[in-house]
Amino acid sequence: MSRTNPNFLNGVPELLVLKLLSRREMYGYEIVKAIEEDTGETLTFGEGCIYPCLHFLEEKKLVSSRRKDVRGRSRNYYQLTRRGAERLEELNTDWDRVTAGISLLMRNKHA
Amino acid sequence: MSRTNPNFLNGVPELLVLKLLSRREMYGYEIVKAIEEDTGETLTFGEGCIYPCLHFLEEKKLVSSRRKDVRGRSRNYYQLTRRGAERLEELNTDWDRVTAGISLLMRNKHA
DNA sequence: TTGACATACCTATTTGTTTGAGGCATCCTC
DNA sequence: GAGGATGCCTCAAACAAATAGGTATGTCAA
Repeated sequence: MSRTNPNFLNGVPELLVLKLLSRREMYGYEIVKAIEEDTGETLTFGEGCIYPCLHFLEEKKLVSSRRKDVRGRSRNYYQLTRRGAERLEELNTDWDRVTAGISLLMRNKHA
Repeated sequence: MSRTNPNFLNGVPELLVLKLLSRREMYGYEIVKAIEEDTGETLTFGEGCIYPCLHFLEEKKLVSSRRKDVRGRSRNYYQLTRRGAERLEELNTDWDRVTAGISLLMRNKHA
C-alpha cells in the first residue's frame, strides 16, 4: 500500500468499484458494465480485473457480499463496509492529489 | 500501445517526460528531480523508471539526445522531436479523457 | 430445437510497468 | 579523505491489468 507514489493508476479500478458500491449494492458483472457506461466508454476494466479486485476487497473487509437469486440467475451482491467507506475517502483524496500534481506540472509555464 | 484502455496510468511517466522536454532540453537526472518538484512532491518516479523510459522514447524517435559536458560532468540532454510533440498531444488528450471519464463516474449522482 | 448471444461467475497465464536495489564515476564540502 | 550530491546505468522482483480461457443459465430467433 504505502509506496513511493500513492497507487494512482493501479488503484483506479479499486477506486471506481468502491465508489459505485457507495451508492448501492451491485454485483460483479453489473460493475464491469457500469464502469464502461458511467465513464462514457472511456474506461473498460475486464472481468479478469474486476472479479479479482472484488475478492481482494472482500478479503480485506472493505466490502461484504451476499448471494441473491434473480430471475433464475445467481448473483453475488457486494456492499461497502464502514472500512470500505474510509478506504474510499483515502483513495479519493489520493486521486485528487495525483491529478492536481500532474495538472501542476502540465500547466507550469516557467522555464 | 492500442489497448482497451488508453495507457492512462502506465503512460504517466511518458506524458510527464515529454511535457517537460517540450519546454526545454533536459537530462535524465534533472527530469527525475523536476517531476518531484513540479508535481509538488506528489509524484516520484525513480531513475529505474525514467532512464528506461528515455531510452524507449529515443528508440521510438520521440526524443533525441546529445552529450554535453558541464562542469566536468557528462550529461545526456534530450530534446523533443516533431514526432514526440505529436505523441505528447495524443497522451495529453488521452489523459484528459481519462480524468474526465473518472470524474464523470465519481460525480455521477444517479442511482 | 438448435444456435447465437447476453448474462453471470471464475481463474490462470502472460504482458507490461514500476519499484528497489544495486553498480559505477566525478565533484564538492567538511 | 569521507560523505553526500550529481550523473549515468541495469537487473530482479513485485504488482497490476489484459487476454483468454472455462462453466452455466436465460432468451430470442430461425
